[in-house]
Amino acid sequence: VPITSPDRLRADSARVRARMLEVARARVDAGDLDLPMNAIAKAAGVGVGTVYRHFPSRQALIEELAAASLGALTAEAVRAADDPDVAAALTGLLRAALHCLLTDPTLAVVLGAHEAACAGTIDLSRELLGAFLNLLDRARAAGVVRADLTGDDLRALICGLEHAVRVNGGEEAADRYLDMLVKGLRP
Amino acid sequence: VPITSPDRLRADSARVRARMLEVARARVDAGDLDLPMNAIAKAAGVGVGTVYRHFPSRQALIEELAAASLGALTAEAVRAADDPDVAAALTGLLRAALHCLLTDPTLAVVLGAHEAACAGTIDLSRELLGAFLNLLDRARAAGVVRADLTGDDLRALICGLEHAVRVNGGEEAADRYLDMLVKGLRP
DNA sequence: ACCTGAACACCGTTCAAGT
DNA sequence: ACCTGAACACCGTTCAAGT
Repeated sequence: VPITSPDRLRADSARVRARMLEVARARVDAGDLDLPMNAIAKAAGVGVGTVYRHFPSRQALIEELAAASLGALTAEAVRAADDPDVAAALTGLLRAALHCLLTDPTLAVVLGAHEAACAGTIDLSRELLGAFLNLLDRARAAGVVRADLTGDDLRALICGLEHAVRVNGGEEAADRYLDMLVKGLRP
Repeated sequence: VPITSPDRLRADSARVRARMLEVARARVDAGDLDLPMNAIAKAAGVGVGTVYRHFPSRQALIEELAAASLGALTAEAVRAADDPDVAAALTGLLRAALHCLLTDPTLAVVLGAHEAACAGTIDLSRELLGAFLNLLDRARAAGVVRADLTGDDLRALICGLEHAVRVNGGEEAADRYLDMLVKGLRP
């Protein structure tokens, strides 16, 4: 069963695909990350098989929903990697990442997952990690962070921080926790 | 439908209850935190209704499974609250908490949940929080931690740390992350 | 008082049949 | 090429009927 690349789709297929993503996004924004395939199908007015054709797994659907946030964060990371003020750039990037994660729960799923389902997600994740590594190298050289800190550490720690904020309840803790993380990263 | 207190049970009822907890624990230890009520019933050789009679919700079942870990951690916290060396006690307690969380996933669910289902969990949680607060007060007074740190912060942060270790993959990151957290807590 | 298990609603997933 | 939706397996939850 050949799945056409998302770029070249028949007009009606593209419309149906967009509608599925719309209803899925609406559910997520309403606070429901469950995304039952049957419910998506019914809400989008299509058969279940169509949902599966476009998104072979729920993980794939979630990654598609997270693509926008992931792209925005990646762009931010690339900017930060070129910022002359290393310390400020790192802090700012971590703050931006935390904000993205709290705003879009699907991004938390993608960043917290051990492997990706979509090719696009893999590409973006690689680019994001690359930008983080560039910044991290400079930060280590400048003595801003401990030497044993890896890119995967940053990914895990920021996911952990998001989880902490969520466990605490409100988002008012975010800035304080972020401050603690930044201090904890120091050599 | 009056649910008998767990202490006073008919012998056969107690046996059946123990068997359900056994099979549930086996699943968790095998890495499966799903715990479908029907599957538990079948594995324990009882009807589904019996599972529901003893554990009105999956959250209740999980809390019952976590009770041992939660009790052990609470005892540790009470000990730590009396330790004359405040800084060492706090670090040690955080290390112990992280270890418990990583060892028993059900504890992570309970500590990360916003409210409890069982009365016993509420009591134990209250006691745990109390011990944490005692230690925290002394730590603040000694200038060991920042003044704006609350007991709920500690709970959230340790849950976040566990999540970070899990996202990272292995447990080899636990000690390093713990070190970062402790440093981040300083004033 | 306690247990059983059929019953109903729902969700995941597949696949033959349609256009 | 794409879509449909019936079909099957499974899980959550309840409740009338049993002991």
